[in-house]
Amino acid sequence: MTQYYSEHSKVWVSVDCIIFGFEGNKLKLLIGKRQMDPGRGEWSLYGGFVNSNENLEDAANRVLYNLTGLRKLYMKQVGAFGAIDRDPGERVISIAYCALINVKDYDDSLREQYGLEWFNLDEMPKLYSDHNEMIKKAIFLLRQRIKTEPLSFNLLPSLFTLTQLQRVYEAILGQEIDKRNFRKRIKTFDFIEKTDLIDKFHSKRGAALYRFNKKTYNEDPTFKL
Amino acid sequence: MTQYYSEHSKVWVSVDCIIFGFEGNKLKLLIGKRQMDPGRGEWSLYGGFVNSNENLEDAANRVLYNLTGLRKLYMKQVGAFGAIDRDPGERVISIAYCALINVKDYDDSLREQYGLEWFNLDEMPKLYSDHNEMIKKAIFLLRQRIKTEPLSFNLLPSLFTLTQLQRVYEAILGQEIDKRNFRKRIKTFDFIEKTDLIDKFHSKRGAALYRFNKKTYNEDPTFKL
DNA sequence: CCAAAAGTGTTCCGTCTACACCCATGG
DNA sequence: CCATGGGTGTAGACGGAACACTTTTGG
Repeated sequence: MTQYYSEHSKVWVSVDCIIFGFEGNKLKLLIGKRQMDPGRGEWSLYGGFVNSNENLEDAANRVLYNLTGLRKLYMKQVGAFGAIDRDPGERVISIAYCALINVKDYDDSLREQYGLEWFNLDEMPKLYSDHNEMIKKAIFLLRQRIKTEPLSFNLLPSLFTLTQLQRVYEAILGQEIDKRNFRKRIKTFDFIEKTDLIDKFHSKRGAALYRFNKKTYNEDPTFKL
Repeated sequence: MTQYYSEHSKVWVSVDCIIFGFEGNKLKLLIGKRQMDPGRGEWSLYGGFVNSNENLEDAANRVLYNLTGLRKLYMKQVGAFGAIDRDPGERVISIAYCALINVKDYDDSLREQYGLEWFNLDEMPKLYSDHNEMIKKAIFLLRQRIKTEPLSFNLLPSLFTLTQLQRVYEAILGQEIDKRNFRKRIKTFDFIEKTDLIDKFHSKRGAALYRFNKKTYNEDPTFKL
């Protein structure tokens, strides 16, 4: 039961986006150097203030769209971060959101325009404010969810090989997976469909391309890695 | 990379507390009727605004302390709720926190003073604003965490019987558990210690009382229900 | 012809599940 | 003496983990 508004002070609220990508068998994050004070020049997540006429998710989607040109990305709230002095300038509470994107869908000129870089997760520098904490929590949640939700497909092209899929799981979980056991498991899911197409780019022999059938998945949305 | 503060508008930020208790083999929530506008008279979680000089957790702890007189409760953030019109009066973003308390530790006169009631989880009325959503997410998270963290002890007295413990799990997971299998599992945890004490209150024969040894748990903090 | 990745089954072991009866006591 | 909850063990099913070789082809 909230008390009356007027007795209390308002604060700024922002969103910060933790953008995961997958390339070269590594999980990567998109970060950039802050181009404004406070914290100018420090590595940082990309964010923005929440406007008075937008929902939190809308604000996060706006920031993501500006940055990537992509809509309908997978996006999930990570949590609210509100230590008093987390922003050295003013009191700002930030809601962190995590997004998964397919690096290939992402226009690299936009990346350069915003001065962003892909960093391997295990080579992350010290970031501005509490952004490292946000990432830590995002990874924790991602590792949980990847086991019960078909998320990996968001990090891959719509057609992918089973080896690529396996590498995504390995990168997120941080451990190697047995190839035969993995494929055996995948075969039990109807919504991961083999196509007639062959990828001849990543191997000499060629590998079958698969696709994630969202409709089939929604008919029976059970998934257990 | 956040933009300059001044271009953007501030909003009110509140915390709302989802307080779980356990009694009569049921999981319960503490809610009350709003005593102020907007929403006067509607059932509601208890909350409060975040002051400019406190962290989010501090605000939640303050609200919890005022309400229960208890400190050092188990408390975890559930998430930020920020739909534009979630508060009918003004734009208020709320961070939901979930707490677990032992009903017996709770001074019932405080409950009456604040006009609060314990409601069974499965008999929850329609609550003010998005509070039902908050509860839904809190339960989802609780069900996840209860499997990997020793949380149930927060809902029980420091001395408890194995049957009580089992009932907590059953109430949270919403399914019956086999007594023998449950006890077999519990015996594998060193940090759940049998005492010499006997509870003669809940049964004629008497049941051994156990205690959760936090120190032992911290030495080897692995737990899997 | 060789390096590099794709593809494919079986066995073993440990864990989870199902299941029923005796015990102690207060009323 | 009986109703109530406390306490205990085993066998079978199932799922997860370990493990190695053949195929294809581009260079």
